[in-house]
Parts: sequence; C-alpha cells; structure tokens
Amino acid sequence: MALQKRISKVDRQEGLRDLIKSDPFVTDEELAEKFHVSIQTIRLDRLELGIPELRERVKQVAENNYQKVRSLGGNEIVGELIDLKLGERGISLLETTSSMAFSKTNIVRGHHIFSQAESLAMAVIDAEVALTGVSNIKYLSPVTAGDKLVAKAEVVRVRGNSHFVHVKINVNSMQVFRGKFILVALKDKKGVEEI
Amino acid sequence: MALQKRISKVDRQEGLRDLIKSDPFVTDEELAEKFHVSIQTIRLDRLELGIPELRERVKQVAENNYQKVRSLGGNEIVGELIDLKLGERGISLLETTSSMAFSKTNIVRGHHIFSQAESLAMAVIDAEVALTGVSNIKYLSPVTAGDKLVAKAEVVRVRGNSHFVHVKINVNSMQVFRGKFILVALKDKKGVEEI
DNA sequence: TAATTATTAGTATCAGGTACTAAATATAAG
DNA sequence: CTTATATTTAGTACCTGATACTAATAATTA
Repeated sequence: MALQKRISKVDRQEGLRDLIKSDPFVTDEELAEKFHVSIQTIRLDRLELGIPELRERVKQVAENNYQKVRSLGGNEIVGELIDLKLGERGISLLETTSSMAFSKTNIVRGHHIFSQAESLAMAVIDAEVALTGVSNIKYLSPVTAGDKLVAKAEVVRVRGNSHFVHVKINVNSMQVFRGKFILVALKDKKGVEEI
Repeated sequence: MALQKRISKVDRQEGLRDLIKSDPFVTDEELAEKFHVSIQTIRLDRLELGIPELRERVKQVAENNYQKVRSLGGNEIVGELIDLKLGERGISLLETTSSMAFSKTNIVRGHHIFSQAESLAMAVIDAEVALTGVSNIKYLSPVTAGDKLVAKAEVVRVRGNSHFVHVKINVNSMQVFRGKFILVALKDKKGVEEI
C-alpha cells in the first residue's frame, strides 16, 4: 500500500472550501479521493463548514443564474423592453444587481451599461439583423448596484443601410451615459435588401 | 369522490412540456397533482417526450448559466488573461460560443467584444479601481461564434488619474475591433475627478 | 499512559427518481 | 354488446448522493 500523503484538518477544510467554490458540481466521493480521506470525513468537514450537499449547491447555482442570464446577454436584448416604435425610438429598463458590480466598490461595470445601450439600439432598428459598426460613448457618472437604468434610444439618421442611433441612460432622471451608435443592417439573409 | 377533470393525453403532454420549460424546478409529484393524474403517468409522459428528470434539468440549467455568467461579467475580467505588464500592456483571450451570438446569423453580439476590451483595459491600469470614462470604439469586421478573440491593450498616456488605453482585437491576425479608452482611477472610495 | 481529537465503519432513512411487470380502466372498432 | 387496443395506475426492486446517527479505531496532545 502506498503511503497516504494526508494534510492537516484545517488545510484540508480550506482546500475543500476553495475546491467546492471553484467547482460546485463535485461530489463527496470525488472529494474523498482527492484528499485521500474517507467519505465520512468529507461529510463531517462540510457539516463543520456549513457547506450544503451537491444537489443543494447545484440547485442554488441554477436558481441564482436563471434570472441573471436573462438580463445579462443570454437574450437578444439586455434589460426589459418597455416601449418600442420600430425605426424611431425605444425604451428599456435594466435593474442592476451586485453581480454586475465590482465587489469592492459596488460600482456597476461599464460593459453592462454599454450592453443595455447597444442592444436597445439594435432592437430599435427596423431590420432583420444589425451589427454595430461604430460607436462613440461616454459614461457621465458611476452607477451603483441597485440603480434602475432607463435607456432611451432614438434613430436620428438613416443613410443607406447605416443607422445612426443615440442612446441616453438615466438613473432617477440623472443622466449616466450617452452613446452614438452607427448600426449596419446586414443583407446576408433574405428580406433586408434595402432600407 | 369528486369528478376528476382530466384532459386528453396530447393536451396534457403539451401542457407538461410548457410547464417544465417555464419552471424546470418542478417535481413529478407536483406535476401529477397539477394534472390530476398519477405520478407514473407523468413519468411515462416525460419518457415519451424525452424530458429528463428534475435533477438532470436543474443540473443543466446550472451548468449552462455557470459558463455564461463567467464569460459575461460574473468575473472581474471577460476572457482569459494571457499576459500582463501592469501599467503598460496586456493580452487576453476569449473563446466565443454560440451562446454569445445571434441564433439566426451566428454573429457574435458586439457587447461581448466590447466587454473583453473594456475589462482588459481596466486590468492593465495600475490602480486599485478604475472606471471607464470615455471610449471611442470601432467594430471593423463581424465575429462568428467559435472565433478566438485575442485582445491587446496598451497604455498610451497617463495624465493625472486619467489613463489612455488602446485596445485591438484580432481573430487569426485579422483585426476585428479597435477602441480607445479613457479610464479614471478612483481615489479610495469617493471622488471621480473631472476628466 | 490517559485524555482528547480526528477519522473511519456501518446502519437506517430520505428524495426523486429509473426500469420493469402486471393489473385496472377507458375508448374505439367490429 | 363485446372484443381489441390504448391509457392509466399500482407495485416492486434498484440507483445516487446524500442526512443522521452510533460505535469503533487511529492519531495527537497533555
């Protein structure tokens, strides 16, 4: 029999915590093998550390992200479409959460704001598919997690298959972002021949 | 005994499919109650419809979203940091997937590209926390799902707490994006000085 | 060496199933 | 109406990944 190179209890529990954090899908059995201890020891460890069982962890991951992904790019539009006049203007609402922010400062990462603006700009274009060509954007004020972002998009000019859209985002009627998008409609597939 | 207002098999199976789709966390037992049939009937239905059991469904939801959130803002940096010289330059790699693209065209949504660029720009700044102030960006060519995006960031100028960073993104040495970011380092907690 | 702590073994039980057999009940066809 | 077929229900054995508990063994410390 090979020597079991076991580590101390505290070290194991620390490693356990990290491992489960980085991979919530790991079973007690796999953990037992990894740390060269019995499955019972792992269960005692989890009990002491207050870490729930695999199925509970998986469920939590599923439930947490079920919501988030919907407002975070899994869909065609980031945020919730409130109003839309195709080819003219549109309004969308995005409720920011701490998962969108830097943990230290609670300030929402810029690309979430950008994503809301860009996807609204694209939604407002009256064409099958559009692709962002150029954009000039400006963040005017930091956004804190919990803020409700109201984005307003307006089509200001259409030239050929280029669409110029201005997007403004407000929090409580204070402007936090503005951006000018030039979107190009693709005529890859059928039905987007000319605008 | 009260009359059981049962619906036809096809209708039930249709309802079943919809219900599970809208709530993947529902058990066979709950479904049986909802449709006034036995648990075995529900299981036969799932078998016929090819719908996996609760735990499998929850696991799939968890796994799907675990990936997405990681590559879409759950982390501090979007993509994988390959190289970093703090305050000077940095390189990151992002492997695009179909979940980042429009289902119709398979073209990656712009904000994913932007997110990679912005987060790399912020990572490269030698400061505790930075906030995107202004950015001027341009998408040069559409990116298809599966493409590997290599982003290169370079700090070109530092004035006060304003950092000017250029980011270029290539796919197979073909440039698909460029952007100029002005990032403002925050002083401790408060104070976003004028740019 | 004794006391204490850590680990392992083993059993009963649970949820939410699969897989299978068999029986009861509906519904349709002759 | 009666038979044939489809549908639903009942019941059993088994599975995974656990909890909860008791008891014994091994390792460490006083």
